Amino acid sequence: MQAKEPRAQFHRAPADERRLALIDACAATLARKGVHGTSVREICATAGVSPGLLRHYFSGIDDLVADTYGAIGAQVQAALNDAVEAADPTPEARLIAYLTASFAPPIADADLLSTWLAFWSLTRTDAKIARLHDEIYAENRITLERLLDAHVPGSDHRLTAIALTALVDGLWLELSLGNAPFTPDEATALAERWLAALLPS
Amino acid sequence: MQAKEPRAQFHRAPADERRLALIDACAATLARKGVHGTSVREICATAGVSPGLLRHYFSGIDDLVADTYGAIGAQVQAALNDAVEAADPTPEARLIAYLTASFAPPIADADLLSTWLAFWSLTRTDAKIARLHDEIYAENRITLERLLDAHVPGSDHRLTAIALTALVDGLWLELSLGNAPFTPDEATALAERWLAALLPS
DNA sequence: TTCCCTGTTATACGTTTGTATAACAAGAGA
DNA sequence: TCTCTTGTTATACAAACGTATAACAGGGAA
Repeated sequence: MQAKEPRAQFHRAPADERRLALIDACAATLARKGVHGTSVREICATAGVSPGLLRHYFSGIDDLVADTYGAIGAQVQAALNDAVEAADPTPEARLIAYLTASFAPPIADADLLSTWLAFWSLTRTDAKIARLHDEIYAENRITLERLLDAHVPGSDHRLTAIALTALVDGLWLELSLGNAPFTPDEATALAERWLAALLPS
Repeated sequence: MQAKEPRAQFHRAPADERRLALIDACAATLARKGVHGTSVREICATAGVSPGLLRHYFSGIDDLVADTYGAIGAQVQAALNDAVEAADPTPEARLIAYLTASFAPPIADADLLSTWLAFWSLTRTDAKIARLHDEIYAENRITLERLLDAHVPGSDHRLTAIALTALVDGLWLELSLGNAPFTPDEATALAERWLAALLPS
């Protein structure tokens, strides 16, 4: 004689809030469980919500993942900009702050890398993700070129920006993957040293 | 009146050959379909083999993926070593060959990156994969330090090797992801220029 | 040619996947 | 206090998942 379970209580949330909660839950699940372990049910359980609700706000799980990429990308951009604004107002200090922000929280973070890897891996199969990737990296490169130009005006910084981005990305990757054979401080020192070596005095 | 389907013909292969075929199929599936689209059935279909056979050679799909990482890692190491041996026998030429091999096939390759991303993303959840990663990167770093020491003997090249590895990895990543804002030749020129700038003349 | 080992296929099982649907109830507006 | 909208839950479904099992047949050994 099974007693009928009462229907779970729930809270009606504003649309924006619920969407954000699902996006956060998606990022957290991607980070902790990887692409393989990220399912509708897992995400909704993390968000404390029933599985069916995902499709009330997103057209499907792929749509949610793409929106999550957009949100996380914007957060990273914001964190980089914050680091620049918090630095001394000299062009050089702002430039170095931008480059080395990737070696400290919230950007140097195992969870962030895990979600980022998921997005990279979807670039091949998901056109929306691929477009977002191009947008995010283009904006990043333009910002860096602008900071370089403020420090050393007049010359073409395209290749320098590309190389610095690659260096920072590579160091960030190893640092966030864990067991890196160097410290965040050493990464910062490397970025500063390479910057000095590559710019006209 | 359904006629009974005859059992499919098959070929008995040597154990090593079958294992290798499954590993190749796993890498190809990881590359084309991503972690999400890589299943036992998909891998075995790619290998032209029935799904049950996977468990005859591997304890499960996770085991196969780990072995695939090992095999692909060894292939990359071999390709890098080939590039070094094919270069002029001067220390500088060998060093540059090692650094720039990542910007040309078979290393600069969208499929290889896709599989590599899958391995990176499994580092968090799979201890065997994490150990393989550490081994592969340690060997890579040691090789690079050795080449640096042959070119400029006597000094400590640890941080230089770390930075060059990061630069090359970052450039390789963007190049292989597609839509990179630079060419393989530009990447090569960057590596050469940075190397010159950072070593004592 | 025959035998026999075992690599291989075919099938089945329970679980988990993404999505569709209908019933319920939270909470704003009257 | 009541009504009504709709955000939310619960349930159901087919398909795909990883794995277990038994029957089949390739092909070397005798």
